[in-house]
Amino acid sequence: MSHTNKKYHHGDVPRALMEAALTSIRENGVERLSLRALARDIGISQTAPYRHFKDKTHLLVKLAAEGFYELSNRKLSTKSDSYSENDLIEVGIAYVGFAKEYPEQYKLMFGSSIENRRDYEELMDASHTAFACILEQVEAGIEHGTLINRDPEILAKSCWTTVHGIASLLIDGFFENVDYDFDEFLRQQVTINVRGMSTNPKSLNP
Amino acid sequence: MSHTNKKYHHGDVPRALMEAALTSIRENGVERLSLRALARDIGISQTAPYRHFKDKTHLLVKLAAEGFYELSNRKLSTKSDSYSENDLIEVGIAYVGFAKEYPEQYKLMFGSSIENRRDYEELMDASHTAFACILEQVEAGIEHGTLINRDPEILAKSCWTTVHGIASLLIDGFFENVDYDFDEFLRQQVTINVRGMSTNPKSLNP
DNA sequence: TCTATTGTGTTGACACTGTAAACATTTAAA
DNA sequence: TTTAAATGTTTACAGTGTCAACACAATAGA
Repeated sequence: MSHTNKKYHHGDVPRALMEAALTSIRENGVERLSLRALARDIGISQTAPYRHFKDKTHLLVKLAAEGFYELSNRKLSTKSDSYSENDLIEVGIAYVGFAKEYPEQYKLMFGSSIENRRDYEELMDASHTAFACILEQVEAGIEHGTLINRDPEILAKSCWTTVHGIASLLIDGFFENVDYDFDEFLRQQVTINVRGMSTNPKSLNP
Repeated sequence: MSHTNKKYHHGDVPRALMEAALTSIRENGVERLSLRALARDIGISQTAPYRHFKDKTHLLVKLAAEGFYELSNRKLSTKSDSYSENDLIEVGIAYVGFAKEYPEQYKLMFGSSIENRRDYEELMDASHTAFACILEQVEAGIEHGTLINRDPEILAKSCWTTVHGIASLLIDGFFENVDYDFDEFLRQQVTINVRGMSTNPKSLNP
């Protein structure tokens, strides 16, 4: 053991790569991420990254997995002490909030820059963790009788597709130049979705 | 005018490029599309495409726009003669059907292989046309009093985010290895969404 | 302690990519 | 027919991911 926490020659190349990559992705998008440029930035040779990551995809997988955990934390942080019908709505809003704040990282997590995501176990684990946050909330809703008594998996996926749909279309520019406030729009959308799963939705005649 | 419908030297390079590109995309995805390979395939030099398309993106834009019109046609073809509550659900199912059949083309249309989509007027026109199919159906629903009397734009976007969310997650592999039938799942999801916008949704206690 | 093995780094090369510049030829317009 | 424009080609540049060969440092076993 040396007297510093620096290991090996450079320091901690994997960490340095991950951080540089995340910054680059958040600023310029996955499409523009270059392993060679990354290596240049942190001052190692262009093939050094291959000592730590099998290929570019394996680096992306690690970053995407971290993203899912970050997303999970953000959703969990909306949790209140006791059950409230609004919790599910807040989870949805938090979800889209993440996508809005880090659109390029969100694209990395869900887009197809990673091919065959099922081949990467850690990535699947991470995304399941994120999904579990929604699932929990839905199960609570069913238990309290406010959500219809269907397979929680189905209901949770309804929430997920809703927020993911909003997030994707937002990120890909389909909600630009519209004349309504996005945050209000978002709340309406999520509310419609929850209403669709409610046991006793209010009648809303004009 | 020559006696054949072949113009210029090669024939119709733009058409040939578009067709070859569409095939390539549907088979291997946008990510793997190579202008040079395309040129090789149709027997022209590697820079010939630049006489017809400013750059790779402009070719993608044309293809994406065509995709939106194809999607519109598919949705319109579900139209019945008289109004039915089910029409909206069928539109949604047709929408996802397109995405399921041509996942790679769908990714081209919605993903970020085209940067700054707002800069391409024909692309915006095309996607608005596709959106209009949903909008029409929603407006009919409001008029018949089955859908709540809100801004049709908002309700139509709710439908759109729902089906787009399902399509995206399906395409990106998040619905693989699940133990329910996808088509049934899809119908449930779309039904939940429509219920969320209905004036008088049935109470569904267990 | 000396040595062998592994981990970490480098340089150089290959096969691709998109696309710009310069030039040639075919077609259409004057 | 002469001129201009459209269409084509070759060559070249600057990137990319990644492999192979080689070099050194850190560690483990003797």
